[in-house]
Amino acid sequence: MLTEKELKEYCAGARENYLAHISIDCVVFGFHEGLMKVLLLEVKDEGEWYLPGGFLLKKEPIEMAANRILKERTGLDEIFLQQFHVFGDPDRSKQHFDMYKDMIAPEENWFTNRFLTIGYYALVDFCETNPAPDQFAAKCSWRDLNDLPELKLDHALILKTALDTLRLQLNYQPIGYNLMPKEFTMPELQKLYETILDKKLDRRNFQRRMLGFSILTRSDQPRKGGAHKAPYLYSFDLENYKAALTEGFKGGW
Amino acid sequence: MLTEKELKEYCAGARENYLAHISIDCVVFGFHEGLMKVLLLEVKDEGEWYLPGGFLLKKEPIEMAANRILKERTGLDEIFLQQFHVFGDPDRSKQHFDMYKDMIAPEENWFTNRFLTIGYYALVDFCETNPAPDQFAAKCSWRDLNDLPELKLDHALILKTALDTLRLQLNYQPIGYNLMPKEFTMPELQKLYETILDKKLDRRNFQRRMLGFSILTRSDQPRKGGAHKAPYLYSFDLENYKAALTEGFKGGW
DNA sequence: CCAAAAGTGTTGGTAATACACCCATGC
DNA sequence: GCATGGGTGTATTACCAACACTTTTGG
Repeated sequence: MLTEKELKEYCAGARENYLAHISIDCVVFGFHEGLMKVLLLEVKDEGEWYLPGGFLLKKEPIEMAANRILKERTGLDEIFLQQFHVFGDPDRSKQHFDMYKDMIAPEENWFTNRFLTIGYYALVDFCETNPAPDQFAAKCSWRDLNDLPELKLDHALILKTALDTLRLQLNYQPIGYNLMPKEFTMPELQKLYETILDKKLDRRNFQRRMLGFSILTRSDQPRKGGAHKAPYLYSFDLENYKAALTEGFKGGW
Repeated sequence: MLTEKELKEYCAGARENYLAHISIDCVVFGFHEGLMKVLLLEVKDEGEWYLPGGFLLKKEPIEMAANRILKERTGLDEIFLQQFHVFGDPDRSKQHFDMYKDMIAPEENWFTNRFLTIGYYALVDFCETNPAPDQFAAKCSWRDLNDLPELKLDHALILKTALDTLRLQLNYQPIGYNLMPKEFTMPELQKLYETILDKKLDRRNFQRRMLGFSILTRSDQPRKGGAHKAPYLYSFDLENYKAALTEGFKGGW
């Protein structure tokens, strides 16, 4: 939590540098040990959580802002980002940053403005991230998707919408390149799909289908060391992967 | 084109009533005589065209603003609207309303601000619309999708993105309820799909597929009067239609 | 040698494609 | 009566889902 002086400086700086009424919120998905993770920030000691977000510099492209914000929270560059919706209910930010309301006059308080927030979802490699809190949070950390805390504002809605969009996207786009390490086994990739969809899939059919997309390259070396039979290692064929991203899978009509 | 006085009043009013930096642009699709139509506005005598759009009142929900704007342009209420993307390139509105630049100081000119525009697409019944221009246009009229004039700003990009989204949407959602009259024949509906997709479809397979969705009700009365065999009339089964809208067609995974 | 993980093969059903034939009507 | 538009049927194919067997490896 900021002191009164810090808050006033922040608000003055925000008004000078940021475009009014616009914010960006990011739903960052990661995948680790068979669980879907979401990156969240926690207000110190209050058990209040919210999505990584920020504002748009006056001359900054939107996507660049999202990248900047995520770079600050995760340390990562070149994240897979997808804009999915704008949330603009006039009341959505009513109780935002209520705790600061006695420190500053409402007309000076940046946060009492109405904000439309542009929702992005991001897919990142869990192991590569270095979560770092912003100035309003005590910590930034991964939370399990099926064990989420209560979220501030409409962030629960934003998260749910992101998840729905991601699940839909699965049907006509490859995903995984951004969530998996460079090399992985087919069962590991399957676990990712099962986790996102929250549903068990058939091993053999999954493999056939995946290979049918021709976006995977099988390595010569199987993964060794584990108990049981050594699985093959795969990596994404980036060229075909990107082609599939733009063209989509099932032609439909 | 506005006079200097009108412009100054407009800008003062806009600053007072509208949320800064946000605009809304709508791609309104209609369907008539076998052709896909888009509603456009033309600046008087200049051959410059642009999409119906407007601004967001300070306390207005986004969707309500889109509805309000479309009501003004088309006379229609309860239009099918779908938010599809936010366009926010910092340079996107650089040359917007250039012709007014000598009338008003830049800092007073509402239009020299940076705007992020929220793109909506709408599907409407062509025959029900009463196109009406806004205060910056001489006329508002339907144009053929395959014979479009040059558009101002990034409106060509917005239109293309809307069309791509619509085509994608076809794969997992029913459409047509908003584009067709109450009753229609199967070949008429097929023409709609063919027009949107810009592709010929097989008569029999189209029918089988459509009926398979169980969103159509066949009327007892065939359409009479035309030459040749009288085709059946269909209407949408609203209950199933809406269920299909939310649940989607092909389950995918 | 057995349990557990992983690789591969087969089959049946469903849905999409590509066809051909019949019916009604106006000219 | 024939051209045209429209309704319906069928065979072939491709894909998806369900299922079974074999192989490898550590304990």
